[in-house]
Amino acid sequence: MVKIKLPGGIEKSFQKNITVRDVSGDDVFKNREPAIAGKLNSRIVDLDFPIESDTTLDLVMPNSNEGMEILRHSAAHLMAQAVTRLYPNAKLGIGPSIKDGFYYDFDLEQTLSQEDLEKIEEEMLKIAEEDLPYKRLEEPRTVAIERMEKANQSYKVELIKGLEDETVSFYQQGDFIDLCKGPHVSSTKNTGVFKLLSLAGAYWRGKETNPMLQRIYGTVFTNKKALAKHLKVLEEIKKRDHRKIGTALDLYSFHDKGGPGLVFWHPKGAAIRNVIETFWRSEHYARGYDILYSPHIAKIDLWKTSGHLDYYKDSMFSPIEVEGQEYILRPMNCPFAILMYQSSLRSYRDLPLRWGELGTVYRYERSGVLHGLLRVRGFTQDDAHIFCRPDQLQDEIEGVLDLALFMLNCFGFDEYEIELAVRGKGNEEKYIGENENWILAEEALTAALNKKQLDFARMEDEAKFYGPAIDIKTKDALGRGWQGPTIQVDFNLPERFDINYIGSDGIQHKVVMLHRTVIGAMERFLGCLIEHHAGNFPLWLAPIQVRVLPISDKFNDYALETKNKLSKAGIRTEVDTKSAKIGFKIREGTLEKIPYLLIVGEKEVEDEAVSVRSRKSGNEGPIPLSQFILRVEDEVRDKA
RNA sequence: GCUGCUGUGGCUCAGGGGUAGAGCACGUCCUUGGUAAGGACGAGGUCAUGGGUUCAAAUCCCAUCAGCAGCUCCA
Repeated sequence: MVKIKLPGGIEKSFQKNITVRDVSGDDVFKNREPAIAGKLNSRIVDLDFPIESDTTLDLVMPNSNEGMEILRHSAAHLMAQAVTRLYPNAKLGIGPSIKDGFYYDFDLEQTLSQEDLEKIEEEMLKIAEEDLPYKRLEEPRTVAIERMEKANQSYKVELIKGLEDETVSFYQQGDFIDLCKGPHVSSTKNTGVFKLLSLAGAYWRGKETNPMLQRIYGTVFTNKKALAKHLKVLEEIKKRDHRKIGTALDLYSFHDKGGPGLVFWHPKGAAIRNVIETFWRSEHYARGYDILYSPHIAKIDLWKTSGHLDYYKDSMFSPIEVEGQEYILRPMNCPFAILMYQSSLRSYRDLPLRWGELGTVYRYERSGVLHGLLRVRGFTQDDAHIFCRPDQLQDEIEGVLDLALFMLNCFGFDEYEIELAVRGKGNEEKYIGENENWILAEEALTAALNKKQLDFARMEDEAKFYGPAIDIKTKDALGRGWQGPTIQVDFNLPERFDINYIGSDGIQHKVVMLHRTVIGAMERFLGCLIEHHAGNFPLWLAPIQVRVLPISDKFNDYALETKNKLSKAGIRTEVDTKSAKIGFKIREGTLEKIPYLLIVGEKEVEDEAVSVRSRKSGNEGPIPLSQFILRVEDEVRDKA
């Protein structure tokens, strides 16, 4: 007999080697739906797992995180089985469960196409109907290697050889067997509702030098409704794609004749950017920053001193030769701020210096990584460098955190996660700078976060080689994470450039340098904003805030008058004098996602009014123009 | 950079060895219409670029460039 502790503190005795499945039939679980697996002393096992000794048991339910992971992994096996049936020569790579789905990598002679996915999916359905049990078997390493060699599964052989355990486990369903830790669902029939989504190349074990396998991505859920919901989210993501919306709203463009990854900002995109930049500047001035401008290129020696040429060369544009001198297009702004710092002697009384710059930088990104506005080759960072004394570090970090969170909030991001990237224990030599400095910096970063009562995750060994950092990851309307503000302490550049201040003791001390960005890069941030708001920019950012639509051209004059009054109040306004019906003008304005459409006709002229149609709530009826102006001004001020 | 797919008027896309099509947008005219598409006519393309095959290439082949999906990368 074995004693098993069940949920609710109930302990019961069962026959030895009773399976999890059998225990799950016990009265204790009678109100639960069928489990997908069991959890013995927090180790997840198959339903068929025989219980040999006293233990604690809970069930893993299909819709739990753990349950979904099992389901996804089982679906990956199911797919691999289907592929193996259709392409008997397929060599298997790996097939894990991932967020929202699974994939499996195959080495195939023929290249798969989208149509092949449908065939594979059909085969999967067939196998599911065959109701084949997933059976676990264990065998010694050597036998396992032999088995896989015989099956000509060279990748699996490689995997097993990399394992340290003397026994390895396989899972078999019908004619298909695969190396696997498990656990799995009990049968192919229980592999949920799945859909194969996409194809892609993927290097074996993620190494560029390894052969490229064909990866199939799929997703699976316990029921049709959940799958449909997920597919809808994917569709929504596609609809929100900033590349699509950016073109539709005429915000920016790329050009073959311009060059890949180089953004051309159209008037409307530029208008948004301009609002952001103006806001950025005033907010920085208000918080004791000064603002700099510096050139986009500089002599190569500067980049030698900064170390960029050594550490960052692969991401830089090739040098430009002028009058026998090599110049580098800047990939970062920091050396320029340092040159300016060095332009005079600095006293401890001068510090901190908070120097911000909307600095345009150029980076050579490999062609395959470019992606709309999110990954480009020329972009403008909302950069700032803070030069301070060690005793000022914590205050400065708090100030940046304040600013960063304030700005995120203004742009409609209220969810975020904070990470503190620090040195890893045991490999301190990877990092530059004095040990005591690292400790000081880490303490300052931690203290600032604590003082602001911000939750954060400590990320060991995630620091840059030159200093620890705080990274803030924002979440957008669809729950997707974006790289947000970062605050980095830098021990490297002050050393390399030997930048100092004169202390109260009359001797030189090394200055402490902080790099920070709040919104990152204008390009990426705008891409993110587009997707976050699905192109419905909040009023204060909208490139056109109001469009006046005369009912017929008899009212064009009144419409123009209205526009002038709005413009005078600083509201970005247009008039639509096209000779079209009002319905048509409204449709156009709506598609352009303009926050306010003002319809003006006979009634409005008489009453000095405008008929308001807002993006949020549609037709709101007429109000006096003066009142409307107040309303818009309020809303802009509130950044609503 | 790697693998695969794609490249046709400003946009979205159809077609496909015998010298180009639709819708939207654009222009002109008619229409002056009250909350998501009024009508007529018209202009606009060396079918990404360069080679090749062919009597004939936008169509087939190769290369290049660019885009897309991933992989890798992002000190």
